[in-house]
Parts: sequence; C-alpha cells; structure tokens
Amino acid sequence: MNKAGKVEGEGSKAQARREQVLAAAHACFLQSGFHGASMAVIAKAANMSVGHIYHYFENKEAIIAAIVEENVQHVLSNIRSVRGAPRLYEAMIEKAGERLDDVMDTGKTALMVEVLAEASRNPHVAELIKLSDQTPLKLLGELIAEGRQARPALSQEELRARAEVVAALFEGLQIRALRNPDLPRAAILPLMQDCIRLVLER
Amino acid sequence: MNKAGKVEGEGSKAQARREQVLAAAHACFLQSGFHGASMAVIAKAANMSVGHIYHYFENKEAIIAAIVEENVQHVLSNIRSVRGAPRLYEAMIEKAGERLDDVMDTGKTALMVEVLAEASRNPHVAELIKLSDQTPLKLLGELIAEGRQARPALSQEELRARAEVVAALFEGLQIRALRNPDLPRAAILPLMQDCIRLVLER
Amino acid sequence: MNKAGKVEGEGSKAQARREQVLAAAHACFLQSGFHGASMAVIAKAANMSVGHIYHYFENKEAIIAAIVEENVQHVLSNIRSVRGAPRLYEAMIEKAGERLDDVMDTGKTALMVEVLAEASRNPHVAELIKLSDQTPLKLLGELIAEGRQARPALSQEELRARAEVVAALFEGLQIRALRNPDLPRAAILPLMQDCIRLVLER
Amino acid sequence: MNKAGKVEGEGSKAQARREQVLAAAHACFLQSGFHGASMAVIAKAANMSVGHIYHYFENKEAIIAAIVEENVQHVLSNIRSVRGAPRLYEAMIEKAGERLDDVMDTGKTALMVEVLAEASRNPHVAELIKLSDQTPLKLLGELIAEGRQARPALSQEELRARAEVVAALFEGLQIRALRNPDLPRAAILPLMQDCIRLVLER
DNA sequence: AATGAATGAGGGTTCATTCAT
DNA sequence: GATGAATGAACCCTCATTCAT
Repeated sequence: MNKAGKVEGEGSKAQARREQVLAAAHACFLQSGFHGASMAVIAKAANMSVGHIYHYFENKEAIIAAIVEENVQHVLSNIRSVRGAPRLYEAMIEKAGERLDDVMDTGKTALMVEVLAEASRNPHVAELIKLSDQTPLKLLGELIAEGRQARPALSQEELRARAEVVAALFEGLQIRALRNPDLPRAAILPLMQDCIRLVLER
Repeated sequence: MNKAGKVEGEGSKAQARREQVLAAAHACFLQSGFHGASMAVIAKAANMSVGHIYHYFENKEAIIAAIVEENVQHVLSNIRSVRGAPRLYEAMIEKAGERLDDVMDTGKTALMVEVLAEASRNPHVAELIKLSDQTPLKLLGELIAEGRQARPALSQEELRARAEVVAALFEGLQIRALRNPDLPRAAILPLMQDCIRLVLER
Repeated sequence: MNKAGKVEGEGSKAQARREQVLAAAHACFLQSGFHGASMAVIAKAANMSVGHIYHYFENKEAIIAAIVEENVQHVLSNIRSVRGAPRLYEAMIEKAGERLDDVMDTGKTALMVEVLAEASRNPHVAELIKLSDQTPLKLLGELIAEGRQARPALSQEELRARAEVVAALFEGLQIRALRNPDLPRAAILPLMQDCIRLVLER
Repeated sequence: MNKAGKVEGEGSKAQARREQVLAAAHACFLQSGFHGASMAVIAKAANMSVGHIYHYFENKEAIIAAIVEENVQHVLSNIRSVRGAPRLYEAMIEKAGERLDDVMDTGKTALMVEVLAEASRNPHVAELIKLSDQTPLKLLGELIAEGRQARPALSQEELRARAEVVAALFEGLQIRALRNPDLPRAAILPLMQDCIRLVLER
C-alpha cells in the first residue's frame, strides 16, 4: 500500500538512501543478473540491512523498475540534446558517434538485456518497458518529422517505421557489442551514419 | 558414477532421449526463461523423471549450452540458404522479408535475450556465444565480398563492419519487436532493404 | 531507559494516549488477529509512530494483555446488568435474547477466539483469562443461588456446574455463529431459554 | 497445480509419510499454534527435510486443512455411532458422556480454536471449516428428525436450530474446559443430558 | 536404463524492537 | 514526549542435485 511511494518529495536524506540502493542494485544486477543478485547481496553492497531496503522499495521488482526508469531518462536526454538544432538531421547524424560509444558500454547493455529477459516472462515488467519505450520513440518520430523541411511529409506509420529502424540500428549494435566487445567502431560509424541519413531523407 | 558426456556415438535410443529433453527444455525456457523453468517442469515436459535427465546432461547449464548451440545452427542455416544464388545481393535483400518474420517471432527472441543475459554472467556461455557468432558473421562477410563483383574489393575490417551493421539491423529489430510486438512490418521492410543495399554496395 | 508500566496515576494525556493505542489495536486485532496485525499497522491506526507505542506498552504482548482485560470487563458488565432484578430467573432468560445478539457479533467472537488461541501457548495469557473468567462465573453462580428462592439450595459444585452449562450455551453459540454466520436466531432463542430455565430450576 | 493431490491412491509408503507429517504438525500446532509453529520445526518433528514436506502438501495451509478434515471425520464417526439404535434419543443421550470426555481433551480444543482463529482472517480456511461443519450438522439434524417418532415432525429450520443448540452445548463446553480444565464433569453430565433431551423432545 | 523420494541451502519478504535525533 | 530510520533473525517456500532402489 503505502510502503514505497511515500518517499516522494521528502528530505534529501531519504532520496540519498534510495539512490544508494539503486547504485548498489545496479552494480549487483550487472554482475549477477536480476535473479542472480540476492537482496542480501544488494543490501550488503548498499551498506544497509535487508529489511531497510523495503522502506524504500516495495519489492525487488520495484528496484528493477526504478533502474529501467533511470535508463529511459538517459536515453531521453540523449535524444533531446539534438532538439532545436538548426540542421537537425546533421545534428542527429553527428550525435550518432556519441551514441555509439554509449551503446558499446557493455555494462549498460547487460542490464538492458537482463530487463528484456525479465520482461519475457513477467508481464508487469513487460508493461513497464513497453511504456517506457513509447516516449523516446515518439520523440524520435517528432524529430524526424521536424527535420523533413522541404521533403514531403510522412504518415504516422511511415514516421513510426523510420523511428523504429533508427532505434533498431542502435539497439542492434548494442547487442553486437555484447556478443563481441571489440567491434570495429571506426569502420562502423560512417556506415551507421549513412543508414540514418538514408532512413531520414528517403 | 557415470557422468554425462559419455553418451557419444551411442545407439539412437540415447540420442532420441537427449533430443526429447532438449525439445522439452526449449519449450520450457521459451515460456519461463532459463531460471524460471525448473528441472521438475522440464522433466515433466520431457516425460521423464528428474533424475534421469542427469544421465544425459551433467547439469542444467549443460542443457542451456545445448540449447544455445541449437540456436546457432538455426541462424547458420538461415544465412547459408542464400549462398550461391546468382544475383547474391538481390537474394539477400529478398530474403530480408523472410528473416524479418523470423525475427519478429517473439518466442525466439525471448530465448535469444535469455541467452545473452546468461552470457553476461556465465563465462562459459559467454565464450560459447562468442564462438558461435563468429561463423555466421564470417559467412555473412564472405557473402558480402562475393557479391561485390565489379565494385572494388574491401579490407577485412571493412567487410567485418558491414557484416556487423547488417546483423545489427536484424538483431535490433528483433529487440524492437520484443519491446512492442506490433511493429509496422510493411513500412519497415523497404527501409530495411534500402539500408542493406546501401551497406552492401557502398 | 524508562520502560512502560511507569505510566500509572499520570496526567490524563498519557492515559488518553494509551487508550488511543488500545482502540487502534482492538480494531486491528479484530481484522487481522494478534499475529496478523503488525505494530506498524497499529501505529498508523493510532496516529502515532511505531516507536512511541513502546513508551506506553512494554511490547506487543502487553497490548494483547490489555485488550484481553478489556474484554473481561465487557462480559462482567453484561452479567451485572441483571443483578438485583425482582424476578431474577425471568430477567436472565429475557436477557438471553440480548446476549444472543451480542454473541452473534462475529467480530467480538473472532477476538475471543484469538485470545483463547493465544492462551493455549502463552502461559501469561492463559493465567490472565483463567483469572478473568472466575469473576463472571462466580457472579453467575451467585445469581443462580439467589434466584432459587423456594427451591432447595445447591452445593457449591452444583452451582458451579449450572453456571458452566449456561456459559457453555452462550459460548458455544458464539462458536456456532463463527462457523456459520446465518444461524436461525429466531428458532434458537426459545430453545436456549428453555435450556436455561431447565438448568436454573432443575 | 499437481503438487499435492497426486498422492492419492498411492503406495502405503507415501501415505505413511503424509501421516508422519500430519502427526508432527498436529503436535507442533498444539504447542505453538498455527503461526507459531514454523515449517522448520514441523520438519524436524517429522524427521524430514523442510523441502520434502512440500512433496506431500502444497503449503502450510494444506496441512491445516488436512488436520481440520481429520477432526471432521472424528466428529462424524462419533455421530454415526448412534445411528440406527432402537431408542435413538436415549442412545444419543447416553453417548453424551463419551463425547464429554472427548470434548474435555484440551489438546483437541486448542487445535480447534487455532483453526477458528485462522478462519477469522483467512477466507480459504473460513470456507473450509464452514464446509466441513455442514456434514456433521446435517447428520445430526437427520438423527433428530429420525428420532421424533410419535412426536410431530419439525420444519427444516426447527431441525437446524435444534442441531445447532446441541452442537453449541458441546462446543461451548469444549471452550469452558479450555478456560478452566477442572470442570466438575460429574455434575455437568446430567445437566447436559437433560438439556439434550429437552431440545430433542420439545 | 529409470525412478522420484529426499536434501538443505538459499530465495524474497516481514516484523517486533531499538535508538539517535 | 515523539519520531521513523534501521536492524536482523525468522518466516514460508523453491530448486538443482543426489542416490537408493
């Protein structure tokens, strides 16, 4: 009921504690996966008793939810950073390099994969990641529409398809990096950029 | 004390039993994930006692490994199916449609994600998927080289990069489909094909 | 280090606080039982912090003890209400209807059962309810003796047995109502009254 | 699903194991109550590992359910034992003495109270005891109807009320014995018998 | 070859109680 | 007087694995 959720606009102390847990959980999940990391281990990593974690999070799943949310915010701010640029497409394409580095961080990817795996069998998490994906995807669609300028406008479905393919490129590369961490980044970047340009301008 | 592994060139009976287990495990893993599916459930699905499974597999991890291996073979055969086609690039691009359907099968993706998650923390599985990824990737690279025809030849790294991007497109879309199963397939396919063409012919 | 118990003849404020806790605890115990109601829930119901409850009660058991005590007083006052009536037996028998309603209140019974269950394993509570039962039972015996009037006097044991049977009728019906809340009250009342009359006048 | 329940018409070994658990649980619940007795303690008492108990019972509640059922069977056989007697009422009244001893066994009562307490907050157990009470009550009603002979027949509700009052007498005495184990049995028995006769013949 | 009874460590979670503020 | 953050042992339950048959 009012276990978690009560920690809302509270003092920074509580907020700090929460983040302490999240940081610890993040690290533990990275190393052992969602199921592999026990609450006991997380508690130890957070320098906190097991029971006390439950003051800040209703259960283990709530911790994952918070971490997913964190990740969404990160992606969102990345997308937003190109907004309002004068030559939008060029900005997006240039940004691709930065995103590429981001995406090759195996730590982050491992966590994302962990979450996706969980989603396959936990409907609650599935719903969560579906929802959390909508905002960035919509934003990406808007950016694409915005940048069309002279070119003919696109239907909603066309916009969606383009956003999906761009997203797929990055998420796909993320997976590739997980499979084999030494991707030839330098050779890949221009290919990526060409693909993005193609999808945007086509 | 007869560990598993001794079942090598044995009668087809044993082999059939093994496959019985694998089929059951596959189905169970699909539904509940590696950690979610218990040995008891797998045994029941395989019409076999729990204990008897241990005659054919040393432990649960060995089953997982076998399933991963299976998955690799599936991907390989997919790529091989375009080999030797007269107009190779066109064949690959046409094949994209089929692959797209394949890739949007959330069941298969769930398993792939499961494997990747497992790899993040189980070095044995990590090694396995790294190795298992090399063959298809190399094959893809060869196909790309083979199809260049008139165009200038590419360095190994260039080939690798192209193969990675094509792979990323498909694996990325696979992830996208997992996040949101109702992708606009019709609008996505031509975008994908253009991207592939671009990467191949560039 | 001021344990509870020191709160004796103190200001009405402290007393009010104590009762606040008891009222809350009563409500919570009714709904969830002694073990089901957590201190946290009781504290919330009492509009008080968890820790502060420990200023007024040494521990949870002390709260339970206080509630048991309360219950005893309730039963006592019920019996006293017929005392001194001119035609005592008739008064008792008439009262039976009221008592019946009282007894069919499943909320009260739930608490009584809770107390009895606790008594089976907590010697302190056992002692408490044994003592607390003596007064009403003795009172009931006196009433019976008092009402014999013309009839021959009864030995202590005879009186005790009669009181026990009357008590058993009511407590038994209480249990019956708990097992099945829709007792045929109308048909039961005259039977009860006849039984009581029989036991009293025999 | 098919955790428990599978142990049905199986070999006596499984049946014996089940009873081993029930006996242990019975003893533990008696001593510490349903919530007080941990599965670990029950397991130790049953000379069995914790996990193995779950081969025979789906969960702790299922153990209680089985014990409740056991008790019902006991009561039923008690009621049945007078069936078909030539002078039915006399037989029932004579049986009262035996039942009285039964009812004064505080061990059994403690368990019954435990179950009732649990029922107050666990709807599943509530349903269970409601159901389990119906059969004996119905049987008792039938016996009463059967024994009326010359006397005018009774409506269903009248029968029910009479059965309830008889049941209340015994269950009430059970509670009395729990509150104070040294009831004056000798003096109580004739009172009980008179009450039963009254209720039956009225 | 085949069974499934048996183990016990470890999982997530709850809760009475304490104590610094 | 009053708070609620903090503890940690104990709860029920699950599961990979072993072994007598």
